[in-house]
Amino acid sequence: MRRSFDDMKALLKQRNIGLSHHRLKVLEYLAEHHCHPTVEQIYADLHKEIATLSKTTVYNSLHALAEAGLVRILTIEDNETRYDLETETHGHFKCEQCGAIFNFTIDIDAFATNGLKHFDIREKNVYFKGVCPSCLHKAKDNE
Amino acid sequence: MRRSFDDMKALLKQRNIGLSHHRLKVLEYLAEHHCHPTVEQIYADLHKEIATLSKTTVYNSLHALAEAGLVRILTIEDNETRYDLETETHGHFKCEQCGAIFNFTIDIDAFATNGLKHFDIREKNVYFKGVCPSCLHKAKDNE
DNA sequence: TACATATTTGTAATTATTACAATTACATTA
DNA sequence: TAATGTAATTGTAATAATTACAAATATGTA
Repeated sequence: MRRSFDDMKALLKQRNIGLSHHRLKVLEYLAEHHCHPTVEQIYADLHKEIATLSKTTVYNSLHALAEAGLVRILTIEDNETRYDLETETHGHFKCEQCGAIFNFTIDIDAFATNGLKHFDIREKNVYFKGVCPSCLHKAKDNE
Repeated sequence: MRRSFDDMKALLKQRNIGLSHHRLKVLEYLAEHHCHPTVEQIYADLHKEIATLSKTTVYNSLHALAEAGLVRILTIEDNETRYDLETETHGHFKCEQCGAIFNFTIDIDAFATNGLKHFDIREKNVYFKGVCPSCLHKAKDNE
């Protein structure tokens, strides 16, 4: 369910979420940066363009967008909540060395969920941790 | 890989982790409380028994135990890291209403992980969110 | 353009976590 | 058992992320 930027705007309108300037900027930022940024990163980058942007607004915007179902809140590690556009379900892999986060495709609905028969499941998350190929190479070079 | 308390002590010794009183108490607490407690909960409960226990010690102990591979650090939501004994892989379900966390069995190794061929995967996590049966019932009663 | 409403700002408060130095307990060896 | 070196614990203070809130501003609509 990858959406165009215009589709997303229409969706926001439909859900009665205002299309304020800053809100759209945050959304646009996420659309252009698929690196799962933290609030800090989003704020730092957008602040260069929009001098009056406050961090609170970044939080507000992200929460509003998450509420509208356009943005997913990623909690992989403490002290660094990350944000991502809502797309088809995929897993996240975090490299313990360089901290980068990678997507990988995964059919989460495929696996059996014994013991959750009477639960209303609204969100599914999968995240792995380990070392990415790039860091593995570096380690090998240092031997 | 459910372990007895004695097994765990042996394991700690083997890995050169000291068996201090407080460390064991924290471990024992986790063994007896499978509710995925937060640091706050562990501290509050153990403090009743051990008046001199400090919160820092709880953090230290949990980190040492996690290092030793006996405890798993659960990050489902911000601002509430939770801890669990390391057992066979299972998923976690968090109820958005009452906040309770449930385990469910899942064969994480079963699903294909396309796109992670050259990655060194060291940890796999699955967590779902939604509403638990008990809260679903309550909602129905209020209709 | 004017109005009602929603958004943004900025500051202050809250909370979880970590850093660190001083104290205390532990295990080992004489 | 006492002495010794190492590791654990404590307590306080610092850091950092997030939230609350009231005042100022921007937004969309009539």
